[in-house]
Amino acid sequence: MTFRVGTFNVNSLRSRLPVLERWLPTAGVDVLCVQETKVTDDQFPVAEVEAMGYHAVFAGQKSYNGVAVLSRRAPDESVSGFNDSQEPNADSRLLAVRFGDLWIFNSYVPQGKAIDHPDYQYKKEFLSRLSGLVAARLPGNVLWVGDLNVAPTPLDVTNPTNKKDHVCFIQELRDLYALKTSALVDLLRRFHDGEELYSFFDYRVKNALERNIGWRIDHMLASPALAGLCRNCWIDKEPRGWEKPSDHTPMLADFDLEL
Amino acid sequence: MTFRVGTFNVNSLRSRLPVLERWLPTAGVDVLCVQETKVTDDQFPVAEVEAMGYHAVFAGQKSYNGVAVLSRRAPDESVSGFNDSQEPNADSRLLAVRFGDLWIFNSYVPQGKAIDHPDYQYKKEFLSRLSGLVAARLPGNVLWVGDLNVAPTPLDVTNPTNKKDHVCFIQELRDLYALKTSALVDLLRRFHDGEELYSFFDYRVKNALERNIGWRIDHMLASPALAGLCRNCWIDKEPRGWEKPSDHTPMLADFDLEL
DNA sequence: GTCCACTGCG
DNA sequence: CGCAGTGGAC
Repeated sequence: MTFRVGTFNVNSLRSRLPVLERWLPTAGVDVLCVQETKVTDDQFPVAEVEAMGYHAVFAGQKSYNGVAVLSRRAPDESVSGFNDSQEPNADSRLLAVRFGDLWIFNSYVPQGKAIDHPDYQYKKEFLSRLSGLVAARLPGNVLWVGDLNVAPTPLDVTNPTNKKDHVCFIQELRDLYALKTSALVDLLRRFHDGEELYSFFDYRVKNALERNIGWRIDHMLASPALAGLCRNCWIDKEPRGWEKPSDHTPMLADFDLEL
Repeated sequence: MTFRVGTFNVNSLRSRLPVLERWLPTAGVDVLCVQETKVTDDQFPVAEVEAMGYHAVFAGQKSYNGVAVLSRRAPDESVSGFNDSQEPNADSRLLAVRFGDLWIFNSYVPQGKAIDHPDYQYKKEFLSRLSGLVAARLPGNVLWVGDLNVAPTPLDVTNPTNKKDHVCFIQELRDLYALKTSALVDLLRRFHDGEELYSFFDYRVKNALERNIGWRIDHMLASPALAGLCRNCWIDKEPRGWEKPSDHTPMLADFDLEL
């Protein structure tokens, strides 16, 4: 038995229900971490998710952000936000769930807007603070997934030379990201070294999917022992080509785990 | 062989494509007169209409109004607007098409807003001017259809006593309508005398369809000889109950005609 | 290009 | 309630 985990920035859960209803029942996913649900908790489509056979844990807000974890069985424990008495608590950008002895951190890291914008400073603080939370669970089994809004290397974005000042690629951010994730394994790269694989294709780039013009900013990062149990990790580009797609597409990983 | 004509105020053709794609292929319609397409001619969904097996003639504008005629075969002739050198030409409210010796006038009569609003005067002028155009084709076969924005009698609206000052029911307008349509036969009433049948159900009235709270403001009016060839006329309430419906629902008529 | 929110309309 | 437009975000 393998345990399959996925991450998918849906860019509005309610707008993406048709895509999810087409994809999820065939994807064989045990736990799906969803970002940018853009829905308040009282409006979360619980019935629709249950109709697909999934339990939902969610932490949302109006218009922006919002995270959820859809899972075949309910998590044993879940924590929304940083929950460390510091402000802001980032409730709608972070949701940690536990299945047995595995902690999964589902995160939507701020994009940052521009390198001279306050949001970029917040992005760096968010990454540091979140990495601390993850590190606190080591050496246990930890999986940190989500839209991290960082392309870690030049291989992770099309035309990197144009992107030197981009808030998802600037050297300072990549250095910070490398430092803060150094204890973890980038699962996609464990199985697909050197390949131009992307999880985000801008709506505004004509035929971005077919031309493979995109960004690898969604990630699945595992603690070393857990990474050793990982049997495969891949990006499923299919849903990006369907009607009314998200601009992101799902990433998945299989683990030799009984939970 | 019968020749089936329909009229349907779609309240945005692009928004209503899913409804139309569900309804039209099973409706057996030869000619469908559509109102409130709300689409400019360059944005008209020609391919989608052709995929349903219909030819399209259209006269639209941005945001408001817009008429189209969808037909299994292209009309022999079509005229957009009043085309009588008077202003305004009402391009996007009127489209006349000819099939053989039958002229069909597809019209979207102004609603009028309020009895003290200039639009109400325009509505009366529009009705008069249009009836002149129709009369000019008599004694030939003429069919005047569309959203005429007139409930001709108290039977044609729910709670008529509350509607005495309504721009679609005020006595002055009903008198004008009766006068201007006196040479024509109201096909629905030819087959359904005395019945509370409506073609428009306000979105804002909760469960309007189930409670049958509505207006009969869409009409099919035929010249006497043509009315004699009419075998049936009915309102199809089904599409009003589907997902994302128009606030109007189609009306249909069958004729013993070979065109 | 596709989301969101908001306003104006019937 | 569900169209349309506008302006902001990414």
